[in-house]
Amino acid sequence: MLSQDLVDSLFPADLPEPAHWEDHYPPRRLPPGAEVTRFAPSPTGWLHIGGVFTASVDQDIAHQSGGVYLVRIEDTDQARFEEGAASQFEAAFEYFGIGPDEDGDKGAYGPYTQSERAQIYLSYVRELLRQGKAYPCFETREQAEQRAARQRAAGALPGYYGEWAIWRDAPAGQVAQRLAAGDPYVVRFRSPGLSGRRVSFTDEIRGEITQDDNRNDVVILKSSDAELRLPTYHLAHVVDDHLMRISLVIRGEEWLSSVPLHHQLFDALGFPRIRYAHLAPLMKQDGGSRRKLSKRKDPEASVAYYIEQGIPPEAVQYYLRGLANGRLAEMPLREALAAPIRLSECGTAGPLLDTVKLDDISADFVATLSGAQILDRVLPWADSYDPGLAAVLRAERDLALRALAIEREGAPNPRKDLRKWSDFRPVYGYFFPEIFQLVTDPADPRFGGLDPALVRAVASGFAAGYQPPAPGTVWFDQIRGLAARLGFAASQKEYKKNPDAYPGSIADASAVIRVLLTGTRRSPDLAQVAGALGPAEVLRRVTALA
RNA sequence: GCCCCCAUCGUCUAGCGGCCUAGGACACCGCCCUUUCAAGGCGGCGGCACGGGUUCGAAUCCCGUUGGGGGCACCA
Repeated sequence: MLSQDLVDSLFPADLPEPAHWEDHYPPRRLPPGAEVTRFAPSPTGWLHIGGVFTASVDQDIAHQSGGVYLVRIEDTDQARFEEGAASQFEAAFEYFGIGPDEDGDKGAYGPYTQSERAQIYLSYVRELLRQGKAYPCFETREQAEQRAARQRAAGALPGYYGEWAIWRDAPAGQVAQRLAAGDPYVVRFRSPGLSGRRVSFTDEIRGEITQDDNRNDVVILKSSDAELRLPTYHLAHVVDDHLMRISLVIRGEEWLSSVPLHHQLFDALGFPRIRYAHLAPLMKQDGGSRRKLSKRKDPEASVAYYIEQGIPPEAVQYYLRGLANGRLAEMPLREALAAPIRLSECGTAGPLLDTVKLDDISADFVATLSGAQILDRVLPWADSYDPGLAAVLRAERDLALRALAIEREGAPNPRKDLRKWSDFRPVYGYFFPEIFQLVTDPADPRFGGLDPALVRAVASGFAAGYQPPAPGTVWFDQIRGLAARLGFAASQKEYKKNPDAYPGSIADASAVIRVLLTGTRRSPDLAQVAGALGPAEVLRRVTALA
């Protein structure tokens, strides 16, 4: 064991003792049963959608129990840090309504960024060193790789343990000598784990779990040759979650096998153990098998996908909550957003993220909004992602509302033609003269191969006697009459019975007007479209044929 | 290699020993409505991974097999 003097000489003389931090971060005064949860993302670019999932569960569990939900930024890996990640986190939290109760700006348990807590970890590392529960290790990265290679070759368990842990019980003199020489070192935890021993704990989602005890002397403090000495995840997790007085750690399943190690660390530091809930990861179908959704490979893994396309956060939240608790997927959206998530009901398998299902949910949600509400959401989205559209919508607000009202306001089955705000331009763009492209070629393929002369006849005939929609009249009758005069079949059925007798059916005739007015063969009720456009614009479009 | 977790239609799931001839939602297909879409209505396709037990009775409990996922970093 190293002498206290030697250990202390490795740290700043004014480094506080653990007791200082204990006093500084007192136990929280919360009602019984209140859970304190945290979401702890790493700042490596946009948030992962799985992070929204986890954060939502964290927030829900904390709030439904009258507790606190906080966000802690885990930036102990300086190499993976990405500039701007913090503001991207904030944008994502705001978008999805998962802003923390405590974070960098508010809360008595900060700082909430690990790189700013370096001193705290050091206090505890020094303490472990003093007690001989940790030790300096001079194994270089190259040596570690060689060790791993030899372990593979020998079929041994990878890791730093037993005969492989050459610095675990190195003579104090040898350690002192290397230290004096200024050789870089890491600090490893002296694991008390015994070979063959099994340990159990209760996971709040999965129940009783039994596994091999940890025997690996993991690194807890990174190399002394870095400017800022930071801990690894394992030590930071244990120190932070204890000092922040977290009661329930909700994290990804990938941590499940680290629990024995974490428990050893809690014990070694004299902290009470914390309860855990390990969430199944969101998956992605990849060929024949499935894998974790990856920000690298899958665009839908990043929250940027949802924000940039303008997928309503309510829809995403509803979908994610349904994935967490099937019970919530059976409820109507608004009810499900207010209902509690129960950890005991969380699935353990790892669901596939289904963007088609999400689209369906989203279309259903948008269909519950009024035209004005939709416009109020499309506008801010367009300000960021389609400024041209935003300008048009601001200039033509009334037109936009008229367009959105079609088959929506007061309709028993509102149109479900918008899944996300980026759908607005392709679906509603033609209403706006600034966006609409006149159709001028009578042989345009959109007319469906109809004889150009007939196309012209439909257009001119329609324009000649055009009557705007008016109460008490059936607007479509003017197309019906015109089509009959030009020899079109009065119905699809009639046309199908005798296709050679007609140039087409009423559907083909109306398609001419539809294409001229909207540029597409798919649009809502033509009379209402014409009403929204106004007679002048209708005539401008219908008479545009060259 | 070792350890852990998981397993119901293509997908998300309900089911926690008899209410199961396995229910719902999405997707897909068909029909209806219809001037085209978007919807909506009606119907269809489609599943308990496999093998052993336990039990009067198993999707449900136990064991094994297979398959999938995760971990064994100075990444989190």
